[in-house]
Amino acid sequence: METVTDKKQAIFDSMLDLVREHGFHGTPMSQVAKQANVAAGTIYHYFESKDHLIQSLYDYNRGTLVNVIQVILKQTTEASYREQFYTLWMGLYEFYIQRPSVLVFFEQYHNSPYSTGQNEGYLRGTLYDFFEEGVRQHQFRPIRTELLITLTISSINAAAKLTLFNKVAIEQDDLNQITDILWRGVAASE
Amino acid sequence: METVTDKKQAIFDSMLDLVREHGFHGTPMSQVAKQANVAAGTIYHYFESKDHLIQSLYDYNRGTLVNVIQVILKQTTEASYREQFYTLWMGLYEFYIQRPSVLVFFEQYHNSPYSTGQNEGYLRGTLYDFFEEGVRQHQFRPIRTELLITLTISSINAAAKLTLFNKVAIEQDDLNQITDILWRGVAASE
Amino acid sequence: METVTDKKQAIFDSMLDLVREHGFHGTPMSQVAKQANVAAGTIYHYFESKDHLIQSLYDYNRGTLVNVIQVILKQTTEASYREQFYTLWMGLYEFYIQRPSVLVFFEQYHNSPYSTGQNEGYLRGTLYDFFEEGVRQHQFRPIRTELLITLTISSINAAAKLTLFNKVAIEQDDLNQITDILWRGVAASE
Amino acid sequence: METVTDKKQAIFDSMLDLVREHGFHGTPMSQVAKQANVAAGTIYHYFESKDHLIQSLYDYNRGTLVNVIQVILKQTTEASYREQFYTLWMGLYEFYIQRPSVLVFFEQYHNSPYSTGQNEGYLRGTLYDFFEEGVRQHQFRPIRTELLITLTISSINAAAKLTLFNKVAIEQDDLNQITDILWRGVAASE
DNA sequence: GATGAATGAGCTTTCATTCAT
DNA sequence: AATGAATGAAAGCTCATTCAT
Repeated sequence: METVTDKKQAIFDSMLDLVREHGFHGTPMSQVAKQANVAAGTIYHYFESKDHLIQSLYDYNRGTLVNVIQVILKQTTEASYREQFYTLWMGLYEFYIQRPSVLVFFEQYHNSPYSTGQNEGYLRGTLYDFFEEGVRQHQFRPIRTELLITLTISSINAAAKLTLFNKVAIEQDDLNQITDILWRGVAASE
Repeated sequence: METVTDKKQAIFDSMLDLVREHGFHGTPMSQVAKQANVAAGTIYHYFESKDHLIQSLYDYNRGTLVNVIQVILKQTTEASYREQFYTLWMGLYEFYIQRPSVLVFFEQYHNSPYSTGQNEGYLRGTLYDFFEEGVRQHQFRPIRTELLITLTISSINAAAKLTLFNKVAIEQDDLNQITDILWRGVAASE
Repeated sequence: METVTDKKQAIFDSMLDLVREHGFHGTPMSQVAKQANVAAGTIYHYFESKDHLIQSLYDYNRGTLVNVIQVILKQTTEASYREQFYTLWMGLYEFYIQRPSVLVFFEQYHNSPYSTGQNEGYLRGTLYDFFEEGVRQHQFRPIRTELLITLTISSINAAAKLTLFNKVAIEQDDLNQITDILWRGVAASE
Repeated sequence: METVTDKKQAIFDSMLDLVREHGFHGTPMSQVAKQANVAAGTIYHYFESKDHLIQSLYDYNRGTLVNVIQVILKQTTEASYREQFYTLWMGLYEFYIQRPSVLVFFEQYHNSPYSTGQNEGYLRGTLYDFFEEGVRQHQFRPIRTELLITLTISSINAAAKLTLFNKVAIEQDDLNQITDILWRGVAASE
């Protein structure tokens, strides 16, 4: 079982890495195999097809991300909404900064025919309660929950991409500015 | 020359349409040719390769979008910054709503190895002056121009995708809420 | 159109020849292409898939065979039933002797999962009237038409295989013996 | 040894069953193993290769069939040649009707490159004496023994296939008609 | 003996691109 | 300029076979 997990992980890692550089279709299974140090056929013991591998890899990483969110929300139950929002935003941002391949993979997946029209909705389930409750408690202005989620997620992704892939150097101050902008925009005025 | 332009346009239209449904790599040149009512070989009179076709199509549509921005900015020179910002946001949003294929194409392009690390920066040149001038005039809070641009663009794209591809029904009220959030976030408090 | 027909024919010939020697699954498309002097991809301009190629090849040769039968029946309308039966049997036998590859191909096809349970029935339509009319005219004993057809066809195939593939040398006398056996068996006694 | 025999038999059964439905090449060893409830590697303890397995399976079933023939011939030594011929024909027909998988397997084997040009000859040794003796005793007309065997075997196979795989309903009467036809054809006239 | 994960050669098929017409 | 048949490299995938356990 150790071995199985190891191979599967190696295949995941290889795929993620290669997709980052060459995209889904620029990444042949033969290369995935080579970089994972397994035979081409071996991949098909663990995944039905290339599509299934991509889908599995997506599910796996989305799971990790969802987990990060839940941990953050649990750890900050006592904090103010301002604090929770800020920690959440920065936590997700950090998640991507640590895992540029995952960010690229997600973006590519969400904008490909693989993704069945869910897009940013992939985190909706996890974030819905947080924002809805915040609105009910008059911490956030009365804005549709979907919009709050979408704006939050898209700003995180955009900031992470800016940091990772553009020549623009992003400092902690810049991140604070962004969260500040969002908070001013969504917070209920006292 | 008329004919040339017509064929080129037909190829553009065909490619754009097919990419929307099947993605770059799910769209063979033979299909592009068929839907454009030209022979496969004809495409290669107008474009060096598939990659060049994609690049040309991208440049073409980015040009259109840049043009839209410039027109809006010119038409609203007299208006308040609040008004200009709102009109700009809504204009770009409308641009995508009218052209879902372009939105899909852009997103796919920006998140593929075709795009050489520019991402949302593709509109930077056009929007830079507007935001920078706004900051100088104390209409916007002193925020880095890059961040203002990124937040604006990413919110527009996210809203358009939400409208077009998710089951969520977006009303004018929702759009107003979004621009309102952003404006509150970035506007200099009086 | 000449060219098209030529290529298609070359592919047919190549496939037929190779199947004779190596069977359906011992015949890779790459070899079919090589022996037909075309590129591998070219085959797929003419046939959707290997399966479709095999099906087309079958239909084509069955058509030829059906044609042979119809010509024989037409040419012998004036002859006695004994004569017709003899000429038919010998004509089909000759057909296979001249085309061993077709015989092998047919037998392989009929006994493979390609064939949808029709087997010898592939000539039923063409021979039905002949035998049925013969029974009605009391030339044949009152035997079910299906049985007459099946016995006739299977004896022809068996004789042809014996001639072509076994060490046994088959002379014209032997063939006369076989048709004689069958005729005695099925002819109405006077 | 019990166990070995059991596994070998399970592999035989599995192969026979799967070949019936999917043919030699549509039957991967992994499936044979699964349906036989053994590991893939286990098959290779009992058989050198897939080809050897097929060959063994063929030999095994041919042995069974030869045995059936010998039993019938022994049990009918006292009966008339008419009776013996009829019992033999019907016995073999029944053999296949009870074992459709064996019929399919035989037909596929005989018409594949596995079979080294023996075809219907696989029963020649067993039937040769019966027919030769019959000719010498003037029970059969003076026909080459090979032809008698071939006609007999091919008619049995054709009838069995007609019964098993075509929509035609075959009754005992039809079988009697077939044997009657053959007997009339081959029997020495009194 | 038995297992089944792992292998990798070899298959079918696709598709960007070319070029004779 | 325009065609589209032809190309062939390269892709995804299968499966007979092996071998460490």
